[in-house]
Amino acid sequence: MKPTIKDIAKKAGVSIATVSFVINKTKPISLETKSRVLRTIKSLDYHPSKSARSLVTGKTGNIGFILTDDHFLRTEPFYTKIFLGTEFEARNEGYYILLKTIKTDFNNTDSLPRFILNKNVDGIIIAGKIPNILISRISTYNIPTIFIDFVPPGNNYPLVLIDNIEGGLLATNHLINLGHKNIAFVSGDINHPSLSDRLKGYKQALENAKIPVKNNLIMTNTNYPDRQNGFNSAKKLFTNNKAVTAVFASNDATAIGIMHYLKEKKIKIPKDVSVIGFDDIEADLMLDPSLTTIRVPKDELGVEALRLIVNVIKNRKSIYKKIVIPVELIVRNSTSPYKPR
Amino acid sequence: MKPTIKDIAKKAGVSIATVSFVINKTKPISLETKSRVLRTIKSLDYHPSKSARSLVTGKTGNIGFILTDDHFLRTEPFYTKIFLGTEFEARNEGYYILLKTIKTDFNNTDSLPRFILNKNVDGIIIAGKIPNILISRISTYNIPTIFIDFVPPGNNYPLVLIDNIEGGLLATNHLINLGHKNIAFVSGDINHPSLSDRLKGYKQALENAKIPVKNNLIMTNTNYPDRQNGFNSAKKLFTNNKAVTAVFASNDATAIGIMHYLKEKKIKIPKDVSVIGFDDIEADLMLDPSLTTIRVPKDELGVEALRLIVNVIKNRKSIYKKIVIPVELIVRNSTSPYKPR
DNA sequence: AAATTTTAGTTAAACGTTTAACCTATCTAT
DNA sequence: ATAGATAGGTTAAACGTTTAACTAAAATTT
Repeated sequence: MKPTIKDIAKKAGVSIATVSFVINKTKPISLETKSRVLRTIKSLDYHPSKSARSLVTGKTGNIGFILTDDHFLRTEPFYTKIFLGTEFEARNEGYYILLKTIKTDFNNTDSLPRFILNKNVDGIIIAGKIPNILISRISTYNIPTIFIDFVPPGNNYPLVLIDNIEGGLLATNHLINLGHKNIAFVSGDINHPSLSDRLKGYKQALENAKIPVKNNLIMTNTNYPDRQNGFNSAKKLFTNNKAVTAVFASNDATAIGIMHYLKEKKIKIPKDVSVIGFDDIEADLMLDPSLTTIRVPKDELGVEALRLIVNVIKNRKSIYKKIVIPVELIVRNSTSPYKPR
Repeated sequence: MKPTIKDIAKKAGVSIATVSFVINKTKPISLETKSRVLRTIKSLDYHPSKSARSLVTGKTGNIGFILTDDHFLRTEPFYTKIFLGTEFEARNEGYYILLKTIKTDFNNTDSLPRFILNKNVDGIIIAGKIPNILISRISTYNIPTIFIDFVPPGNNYPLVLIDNIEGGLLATNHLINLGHKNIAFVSGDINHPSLSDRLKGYKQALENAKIPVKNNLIMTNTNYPDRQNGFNSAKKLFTNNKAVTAVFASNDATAIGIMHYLKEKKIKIPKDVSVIGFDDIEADLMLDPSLTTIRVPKDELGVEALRLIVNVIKNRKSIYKKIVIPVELIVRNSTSPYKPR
């Protein structure tokens, strides 16, 4: 039989309350008693019953993690790594993570994640862009909620964000410093705040360097920023703009798509065209040349998110807070100094 | 305040036991009372407390899902899709899934997943190959356990498997039917039962067709079967065997690596060499030509696994069972009839 | 020295379910 | 007509914790 707190109490010769105080450190207990209790716990391999504890505290000890399935299933394990960061830190904080993917086109007739309906989570972490309708439906449940890599409309949730503007600056400055002037920006879904912030950084860097921003060098659309999208954008871009010598892709997947196009057209990277990405997905080891990019510490995003939600849960009154995770320029072999084509 | 079973009982004018019987269908209740109770439940938006229920039944309502992080993070969302199948079916069965990745080199000093130590799961699903040491350590906890896509040593667990031998037959027969004779087999980690079964199917198909099995056409190693591995194997294979006109790769990632190599060497696919994969990862839409492969219904594997573990949990006495999921040949554009090179 | 506070504990109620044991009225078989 | 079975309920105990309220002894303050 699984030992209970009673077994510990009896064997250690104290009341069950004392055992509880020792476990939870909720009341001062003499060193002697404490160590005796602790020893007994070890010797019987006792673990408190989560359900009994939940029942009386009203806390579930679970945290829900929501993201869209295309984010979860995309070739580059970007959000997957964020999730693992969260899961890792949850261990330290004693929480369990309940993962739920939702359809990208989630609508009013779809049912909410079970853990929300059944109130089986103390808090919710939402990663990446999700439909507004889902946000508003979740909000009616009054469960502490935070967002990762997405600023929901209204912006009254605690957030864990990537420093996208800074990243856009870093990437663009890198190309500028290499002597490039005709620098294109290629992005998928520009409605995503993260991607539009990267564009902001791009523009700002150009302005700082007194290089005019040309709209025909900015390729954006509203599709998912994957390889295919990058490929298609590159096609358009290079068909009309022969003078481009450097491309800043708003994420690595897009960059890889662009590189595929350039290779197909026998345009040398980085000799003819430099390419820089964003995310550092470390996924495609086959990639030649290796991709210069802006590293986003994905696991760190997840870790910080877990800490933040735990904080919000504890201090119930939703402390408004915004954590911005810094990024880093990683120079590899897809960028090189400007040479006229 | 969240309504409890008492609130329902009071409002419906019955005892709490009756409400419980209605919810769990554990005793016959008159249609009239039943519908009144059900209405009340709806009207108050009542959801039973999971912790209270767990406490009295001794069941947690959770199922643990364990896999290695390289399986979870690999570029092709193979196991990720299996996981989603499990998560989907869990909803229907009223379970929650607790996901835990472990290091591929998990050893004796690493601690077990928390949900095992705390006995916070009723059952465990293990997906893909995991270290033997982990299996034996888990087994001491006597928690119902099943495996997906992996046959653990001893083989006394219920299993959900892919029909790999049949798949190997299908793939190889497809190439044979196209007229190929010099058919290579390329695989990564041949210690993995799934991959070695695919090899078995390959050999059997050749034998059935009276084509001699040549060992120099069988490229296996013990590394992770990813693109890089496929690329390297292809290099070796084609450097020494100019006559090969068809390759059966033991998974799609390997096939993609092989295709990369062939492209680099300007060997036309499928004109010069046909390539067939295994898994149908549908990941790389950029792939040209599209890959002929053996489709593995990943979500179905996950769904069946969830059903199986629920079954094992209910009939405690570990019914030995083995579910083999059929596979399917998907003909696309990377294979074509044999022509002499 | 007396009064007060602090420390280290105990007791018992409460959390929200399930379920064994019990009850009563009605139906079925003899 | 009577016994037995069945349908449709109720009552109350139990599950394993946390925590408010209490107590007694020791330490500190006045």
